[in-house]
Amino acid sequence: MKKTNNLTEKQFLSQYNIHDFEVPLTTVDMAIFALIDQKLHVLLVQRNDHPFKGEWALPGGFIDLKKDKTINDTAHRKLLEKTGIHSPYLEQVQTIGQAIRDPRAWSVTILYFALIDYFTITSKGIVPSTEQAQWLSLEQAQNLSLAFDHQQLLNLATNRLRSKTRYTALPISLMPEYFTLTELQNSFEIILGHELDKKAFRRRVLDAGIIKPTDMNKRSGKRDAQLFCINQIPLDFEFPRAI
Amino acid sequence: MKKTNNLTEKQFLSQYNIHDFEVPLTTVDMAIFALIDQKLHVLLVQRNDHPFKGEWALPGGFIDLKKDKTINDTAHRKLLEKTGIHSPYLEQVQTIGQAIRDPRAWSVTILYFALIDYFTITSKGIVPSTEQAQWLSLEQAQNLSLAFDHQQLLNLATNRLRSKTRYTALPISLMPEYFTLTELQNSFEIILGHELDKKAFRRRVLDAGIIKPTDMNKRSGKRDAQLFCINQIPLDFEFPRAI
DNA sequence: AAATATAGTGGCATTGTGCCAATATATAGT
DNA sequence: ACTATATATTGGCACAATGCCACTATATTT
Repeated sequence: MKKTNNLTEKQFLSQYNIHDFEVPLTTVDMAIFALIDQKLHVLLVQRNDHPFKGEWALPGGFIDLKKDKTINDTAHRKLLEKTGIHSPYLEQVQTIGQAIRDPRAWSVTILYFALIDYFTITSKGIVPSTEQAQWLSLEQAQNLSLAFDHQQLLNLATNRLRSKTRYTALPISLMPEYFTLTELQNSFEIILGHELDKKAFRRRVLDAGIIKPTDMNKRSGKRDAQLFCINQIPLDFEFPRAI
Repeated sequence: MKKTNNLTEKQFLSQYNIHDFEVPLTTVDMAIFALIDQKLHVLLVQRNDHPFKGEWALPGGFIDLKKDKTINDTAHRKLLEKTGIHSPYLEQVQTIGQAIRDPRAWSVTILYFALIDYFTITSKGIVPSTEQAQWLSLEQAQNLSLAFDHQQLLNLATNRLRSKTRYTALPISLMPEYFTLTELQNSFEIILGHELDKKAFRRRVLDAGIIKPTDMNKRSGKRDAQLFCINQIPLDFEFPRAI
């Protein structure tokens, strides 16, 4: 290692080489959720390369130091590649760094989760890129043996989603443009894993003013239901109490 | 870049060189908080080396790939070096990664915050390591020009602390072993920046069962106050409502 | 027209917090 | 010893958001 004392900052930077130090691998991984057939699904890919070649994994990869200005750019880029979605709900969950999580080297991964409406991407006819991408139900995914520590990452993302569903309006990001209150309640119930009271749920979301009624109805079998749409939700919106 | 197809995983790993790819610098930074003289303080260091030599910064540094098994180890190691504390409250806040945040290279930092009781470390006579470390009031720190984007990091950590103080028992980690309810309430008030109702506060913390009374009193001027101590707080404890 | 399934509402109980005043107990001064 | 005072601690009701459950409304099906 070189002596770094008594240099100007300019001199220091000109002779600085990041390969003088051992650095960890740094990646971004994503848990992309959608609701399909009344079940929570997550997008997984089959790895094209070693390590864990052929095994299922969360989509992700290295930061592209040329293309990406920030790690959020990396996450958005990955999501765009896999789903064609530009502006999903995207949130950083946690960063995991361990000596042994990747057989190649000491490795750090920044975990994100995203929520999207499945039908906006099916209507676009998304082409999976090089890797084979597939939607699996959360149940299926949790019974697979995933690459690296992705099983743990998936659990972290799922827990964050469940936890925030109790005091935020997160599941709205899984809904199409127009939806009924019953459909919205269903989404909450699927994520939480238990039923909610209809009256209490409606009061909660309507009083909060996060959705607004439209003059359209949805006819589906029995009585028509009013359609609602999103009505400006501040990013940091929280209900005063959890359910 | 080498061809990686048609290799066994063993072959792949034997020829894998992480320097084949450009990777970002990865660091861990810490906002270490304590209460001193009825004010929230944060521990800052004066940088010994370029870049930003001589400027104030959050303590932190590179992951030591030899010593550290996980990034939590890195955070604990940094904290131990600066304060001598082994088991503080420690929480990962967020990871910031940007092309331009460090003049040396594309850089990622994993931000943690820690809460400690100031008097347990003063009683140990901690020796700051190589760098000059100093406790500054949050107000002082926020009026300084900090190295890198550490001003932003400090704000992120402070916001997390304030936010979680509204619905968790976090400030208990800033208290000594025994404390009065008034002292505990003071800590909450200092962090939140406004006063709380005495009755409501006591009901809240006592009903939650997170602290327990002792048979000791504290005499300080006027009427004695009962001393309390921590009573097993689950890591994920949350009050049912925020204040 | 009646049965049925789903949409939507009424109304009270429960819980946790806000608010403010009353009571209790130590010290300090006379 | 007695009183003033400051701080600790408690009482009690109002208020807001949710839980609970039964009731009404409206479409389709028979």
